[in-house]
Amino acid sequence: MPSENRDTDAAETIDYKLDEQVGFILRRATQRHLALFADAISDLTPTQFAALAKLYELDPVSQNELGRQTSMDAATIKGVIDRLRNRGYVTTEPDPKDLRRIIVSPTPEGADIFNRCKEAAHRITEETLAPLNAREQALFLGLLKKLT
Amino acid sequence: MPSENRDTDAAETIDYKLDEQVGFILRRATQRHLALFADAISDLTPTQFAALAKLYELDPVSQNELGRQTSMDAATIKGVIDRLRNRGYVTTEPDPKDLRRIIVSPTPEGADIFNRCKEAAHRITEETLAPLNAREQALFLGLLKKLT
DNA sequence: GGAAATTCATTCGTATACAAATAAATTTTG
DNA sequence: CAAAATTTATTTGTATACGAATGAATTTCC
Repeated sequence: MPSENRDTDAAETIDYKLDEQVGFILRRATQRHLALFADAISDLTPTQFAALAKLYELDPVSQNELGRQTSMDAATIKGVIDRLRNRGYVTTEPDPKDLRRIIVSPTPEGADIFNRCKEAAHRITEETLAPLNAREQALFLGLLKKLT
Repeated sequence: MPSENRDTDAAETIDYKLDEQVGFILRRATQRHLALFADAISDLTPTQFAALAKLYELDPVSQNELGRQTSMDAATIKGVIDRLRNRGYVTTEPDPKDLRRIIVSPTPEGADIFNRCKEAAHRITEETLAPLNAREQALFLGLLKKLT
């Protein structure tokens, strides 16, 4: 069958529907979540809140380690910590045991804002998942975790 | 029962596990996908590829409309189109019917690179979803779409 | 012990991403 | 028709995000 492909340029025949690609849909779902976050919490960005949240789980912790635990590379976590420090939510001090390291600690102001945003953060999670019922939410989170 | 809550600060008693929050897991899944993309396609960013892909679905289209169809705001799509134009993958011209608009069109070079990357892009989608079996992939995509 | 490798933090450059303000052009409306 | 509202694109400013290069400190290894 010589006519199984009428087009001489094979590449042209490959279809690509952007709206069906997981990467594109992931980006859109993330955008919706970030919009819900910004609507509910204006004092902190999602990234700053994540850093604060992890800081309370790990305190004390070095800057790079906090970055690893929040999936931010060294350059990114540096900027996040700089901004949190400029606003008085964390302090930094050199680690006397390892002079390469910087120890990050929350301030009372950081504790305040984190605790005041915590409930809203849980509501944001609920709103993000609201289009799914309870069974679907559990299913979705399970599958999503497998993709990390 | 005065001791139903031993802690005087209610906010402190609310637990927040970052690793269980859908926003955080979404970010990590997106990071993994972007890393797979960068490993497979070095000539275009995911966003640039998405703009090119949508451009072929919509051609001709205005810059802002292309942005809407790819979920990029006006400022973002402008930068993406600027970079694609600087590299010779698209051209822009004013719309004679509406002088506010800029019509974006692919060049032959844009068609070349898009077609050359298309197969790799499909493989990236497969790799991203590889931790799930076929049934889970369909399930996941269905649920994810509901969250956009 | 000392060279080599690694880790930590910083800096630079590039690329999204979005809010807000603006100017120009078009559409809507009274 | 003309004022008001909307749309398009641009610009500015802020905030991730990451690759790559760097220097200082520490650990590994022979």
